[in-house]
Amino acid sequence: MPARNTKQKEAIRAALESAGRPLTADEVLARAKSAVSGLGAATVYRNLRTLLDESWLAEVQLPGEVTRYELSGKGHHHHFHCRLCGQVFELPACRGDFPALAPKGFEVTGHEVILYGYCPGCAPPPRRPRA
Amino acid sequence: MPARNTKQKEAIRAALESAGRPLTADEVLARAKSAVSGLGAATVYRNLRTLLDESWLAEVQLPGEVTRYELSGKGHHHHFHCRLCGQVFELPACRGDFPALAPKGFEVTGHEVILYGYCPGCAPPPRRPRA
DNA sequence: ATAGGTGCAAACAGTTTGCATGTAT
DNA sequence: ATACATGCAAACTGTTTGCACCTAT
Repeated sequence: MPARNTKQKEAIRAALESAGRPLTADEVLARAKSAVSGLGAATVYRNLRTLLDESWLAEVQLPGEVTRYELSGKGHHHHFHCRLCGQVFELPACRGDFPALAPKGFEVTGHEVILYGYCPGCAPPPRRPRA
Repeated sequence: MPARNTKQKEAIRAALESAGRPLTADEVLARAKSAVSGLGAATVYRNLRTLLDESWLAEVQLPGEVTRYELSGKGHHHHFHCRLCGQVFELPACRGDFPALAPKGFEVTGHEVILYGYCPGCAPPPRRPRA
């Protein structure tokens, strides 16, 4: 009868639940460490893997970025990556006819969209020095 | 007076020019190695960096994938990633009102779109066993 | 001749895994 | 009691860097 309830796993779940946005493994480690001081990175990675397998988590992979993790069950959506603070946010909806973007001969089965810019906490961005 | 003309750099350029699609550093190494047998990975990475700095190349970063490199100067476009052979292809156009996808308070300055599916060489994909 | 380039190996970051110990059940 | 989980350290992948040697200019 697998799947035990350890304080480590509990802390990792809590970190992700309270974040409100996708977290990296390092961010999970940092947040969960304050609840379980001796927590090791391997334990975080193992639990993230387990939570993915349980479909409790979903991976958020952005170009050139380390993998982030968010709570699953949110339905089809995409992400916004703040160019200033680096945080990643969920976008609410997904519209658009993406299969139409592919040339003849390509069969489109899925798509990914990432928006870049400045999040509410960072906008407006620094202007170039006014003349 | 920097920037010499070595056979290594020449082979790396040729590999990318003849590929017709974005290549990984490993793919560049493999292709360029047939022209310059002793070629080392570090040399490939250093030249890729240089060619990026010269804007002769552009990075192609897809979620969860190693960086690929394509010739620059192609204008704004996106990519198609084949789920079967793993190759990456350029898509011709980019249409759509992406800024409209962001909630209030977010300032959108750019976007990325990746289509997934089966390329002409791989489509149609394997069907699930017919009943 | 000499600055810049190359190749090897060591160093890195992020992630995974082996193993002895710890602990929830 | 015992199977699963943890923590450390070693291994791994992709990439970068230090350094002695090589080569295009």
